[in-house]
Amino acid sequence: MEIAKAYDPKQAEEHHYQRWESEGFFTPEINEDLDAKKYSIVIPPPNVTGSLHMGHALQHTIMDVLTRRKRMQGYRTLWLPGTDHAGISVQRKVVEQLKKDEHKKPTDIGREEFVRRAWTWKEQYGNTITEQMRREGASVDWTRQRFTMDESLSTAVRNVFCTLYEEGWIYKGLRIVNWCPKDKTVLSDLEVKEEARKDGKLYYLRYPIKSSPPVLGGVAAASADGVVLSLTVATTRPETMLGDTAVAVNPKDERYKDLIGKTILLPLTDREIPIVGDEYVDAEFGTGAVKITPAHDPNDYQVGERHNLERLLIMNEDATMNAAAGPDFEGLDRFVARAKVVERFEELGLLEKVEDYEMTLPVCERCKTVVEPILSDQWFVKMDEMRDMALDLMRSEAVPHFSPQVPHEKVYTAWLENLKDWTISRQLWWGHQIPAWYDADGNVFVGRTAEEAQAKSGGRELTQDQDVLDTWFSSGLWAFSTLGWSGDTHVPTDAASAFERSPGEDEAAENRSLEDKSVLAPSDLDTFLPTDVLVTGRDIIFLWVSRMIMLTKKFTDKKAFEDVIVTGTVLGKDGKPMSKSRNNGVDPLEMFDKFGVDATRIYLASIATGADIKWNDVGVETYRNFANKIWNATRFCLMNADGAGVDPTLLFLGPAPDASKVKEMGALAFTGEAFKLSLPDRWIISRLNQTTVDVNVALSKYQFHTAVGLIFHFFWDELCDWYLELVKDEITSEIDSERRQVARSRFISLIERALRLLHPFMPFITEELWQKLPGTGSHLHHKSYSGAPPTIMLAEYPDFSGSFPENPNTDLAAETEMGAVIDVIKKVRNIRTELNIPFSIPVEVLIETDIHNHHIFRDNNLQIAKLVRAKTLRIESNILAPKASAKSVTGIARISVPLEGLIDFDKERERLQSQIDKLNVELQRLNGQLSNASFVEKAPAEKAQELRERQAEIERQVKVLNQNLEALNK
RNA sequence: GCCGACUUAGCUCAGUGGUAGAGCACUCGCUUCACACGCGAUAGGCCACAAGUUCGAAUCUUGUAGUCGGCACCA
Repeated sequence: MEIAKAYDPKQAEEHHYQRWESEGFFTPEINEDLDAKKYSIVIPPPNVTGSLHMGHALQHTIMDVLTRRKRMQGYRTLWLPGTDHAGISVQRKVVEQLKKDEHKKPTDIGREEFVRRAWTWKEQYGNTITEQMRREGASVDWTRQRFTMDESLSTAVRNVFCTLYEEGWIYKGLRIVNWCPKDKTVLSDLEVKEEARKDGKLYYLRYPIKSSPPVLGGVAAASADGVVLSLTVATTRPETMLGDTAVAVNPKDERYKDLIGKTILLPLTDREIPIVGDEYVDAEFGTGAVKITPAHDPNDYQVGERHNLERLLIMNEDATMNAAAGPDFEGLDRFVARAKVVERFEELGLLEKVEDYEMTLPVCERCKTVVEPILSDQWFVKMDEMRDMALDLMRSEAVPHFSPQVPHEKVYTAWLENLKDWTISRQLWWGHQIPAWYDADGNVFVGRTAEEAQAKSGGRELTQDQDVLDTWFSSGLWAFSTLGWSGDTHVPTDAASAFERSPGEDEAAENRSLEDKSVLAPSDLDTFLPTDVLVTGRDIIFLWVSRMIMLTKKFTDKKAFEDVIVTGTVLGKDGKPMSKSRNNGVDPLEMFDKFGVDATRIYLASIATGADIKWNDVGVETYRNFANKIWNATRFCLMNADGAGVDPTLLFLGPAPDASKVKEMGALAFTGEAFKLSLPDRWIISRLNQTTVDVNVALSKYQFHTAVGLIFHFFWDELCDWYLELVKDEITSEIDSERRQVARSRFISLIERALRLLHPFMPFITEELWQKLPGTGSHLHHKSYSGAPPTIMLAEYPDFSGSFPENPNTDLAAETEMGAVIDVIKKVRNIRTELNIPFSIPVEVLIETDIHNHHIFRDNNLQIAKLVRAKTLRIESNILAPKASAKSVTGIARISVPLEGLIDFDKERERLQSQIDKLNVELQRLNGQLSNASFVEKAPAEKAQELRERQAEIERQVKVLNQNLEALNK
């Protein structure tokens, strides 16, 4: 078979995904084993407004690697996809569209029409990300795709809300909340970010005290007889003084304690406010006197509660001043009002001073507008009991287990310990409308439906709460609401029974399709919850992960997931987080086009778990090259495939399995002498098996980058650079022999198994090549998928945890001997390069080694001769080499390359000397260590012995090299 | 302010107590019949700095400096 000289990713990416999906390979139903263990992951639902970014690509790669491996291991595997309705984001898109297309505001078309248009928007644009996920090769079960506003998920939301309300875990109340004047909605604490401002100002305002003559100056200006005339307060938000209802001082503050109980004449208003004493005030800070605005500051609110102060709200929802701020200020923007307040204080001589003040301002996470703390009537979730549930889970079962554990476990726990109530209402139209209704008097009736609420009210005329729930409220249910829990339709079923089929249904099972999903659907919750692992970024551990843990536990009494893998951040090339404003983003789709999906995926997987990484095109290029390497190794197979095919028995180090087993495995049944393993065969199989073991260990510990490194090294260095070169002559031999067929088949089998090992990382190229390899087919599938059409996706993932325990995995003798062969080849190549002996000139090579080692080199003499381009190769115990020879030494051999007429003696001396120098450096260190009494005394005996052996070895080599050098000087 | 992470070859990064590794770049050589997206051979590190623990430290402890996060903030 002829295939292209270079790998073209596009070609492979075009058709396989479509087939995988339409054949149903992604669904758990593909698994024929009723007793198969399950493996499940729910995707962090991307926003419907989103398009694929590098963070998604990273997380999806990790999830796909996990899922594909488990599927190949025979697990009943579900990776569930879906999207989030993204309240504010979608709302904003629709508002913009409305404004642009029709110059209308939402209120012009009304709520119902607005929501209808939001759905239209979602239908039109919401598939962007799901299509991009197909491009990524994500093996998600599209038949179970969910959206947070699906009917059953919405039912779940209402049920959860009502239950929590009934149990007193949800309440409505007046609190100081974070208000975004641009989005005109309340935000939870987590949606508010701090922004450092260096240009802040601290204003010192002088408040006159009643019954005092006009104020003259000083922090607490006093008249001649010592009576205090005014009190100065400091503030960063002067406009809020219009809402002041008190001034507070610390009761222990000697300066002011006599003022407590007196009255302030609040400037710019006609109000009189009291001076109160409160421990909250820090006498050391500012002036020691604090203006109290209970409706616009959380701390002031507390003070207000304690002193029963009036709460005067002075702003509208867009942060303009309202009527309560007085006629001079009504309608002004808060910042305009600020300037005007300051100006008026100055006119009145009441502005004591203005200081520069560095501070941090709370801003809206999405629109960066300065958030206004404001008194508002909102819905909250009381978090104390939920927090305790999550903390118990962590303390008693150490769940979830974070990877990396440090620092996330600690940060997560600390955050829980300081958790405050969660503001869940949002003043939007797009989302889950709060299932609460009000009568004309404002009494609230919470119900799952309007009818239920009305019944509770005794049939009164009701209107539903206009607000919707925080997007994260529905996402918090994602782990179980997506698996069929809606709170009123779920009937627990026996997990096992779900997979039972009545007799006679076996045939139907043959062409199992998505249709009998109904058989499974009711029990998805029992089957797949808890999910096994959650893969996500740091930014939503609190926002999403923690809430899902709590809500899942609360409503299903199950864990949401056992493990959490926290991925790092993919930074731009400048080392800063990718963002539109910095314009340092790297589009995954561009990378797919440029280097291929597989190369991008495996590069992302090669990043250490949890570590941030600066994006680096060269890294992807490396794996693009790797793909090409694999392509060409396979191409070599296919160019020499006559009479050959995959034969698993050719990879057995030990005795072959019995005949019946051999047939079952699809072996080609080679026999006799040709079947015998050569040293390179034993070595490469041993390396493959060890790599397999190590890859599985690494993946089970979520060390994806380690697994990538292992496979990369095996494939490129060991399989291609060494083994392929060693067996090339045999494989390309002109003579058609069984020996040649076995060599070809063994190489094909090695490639085939390595492709399976690699498949979870590089699904497209591995499938493309696997399909081309002779002898691949469903018989290589894991036994759970024997009826499925052939695909590497369902081939058994290489492992040694069970199949043939009598078959040894590794051959350490072969690894040692092969190491000796490799050493010799490298030394001779080094001589060639250093002495400028071109490869085109064949040389004579003499290998001097103990008699019991002769076979190592003799058995491989042809390969060695080829790889160093030797015209003759002598292997003896004692060789007297000509003086004009270049020499080297390895662990078990002395090498001479006679170079009469070609050798440059100076260069050879230099070469020998540099080898001696290098060894001497190590020798000195070893000597130092071994002559250190305390080392010999305290270090483990094995260690000391190891060093002694190494010392002897180096001494021997140095001696030989010195002899060589002397011989040269004679 | 509190907590944390990071600092290893020119670059991007692996490496959690026992001779410092990879990829790319660099140098030298190769139209070796799978691959120049390749092959072969070199060179290149006081593992940020200091002190400590240890027979032994890139690795553990403490401190310092720099970089970057998270959380909380006094008007």
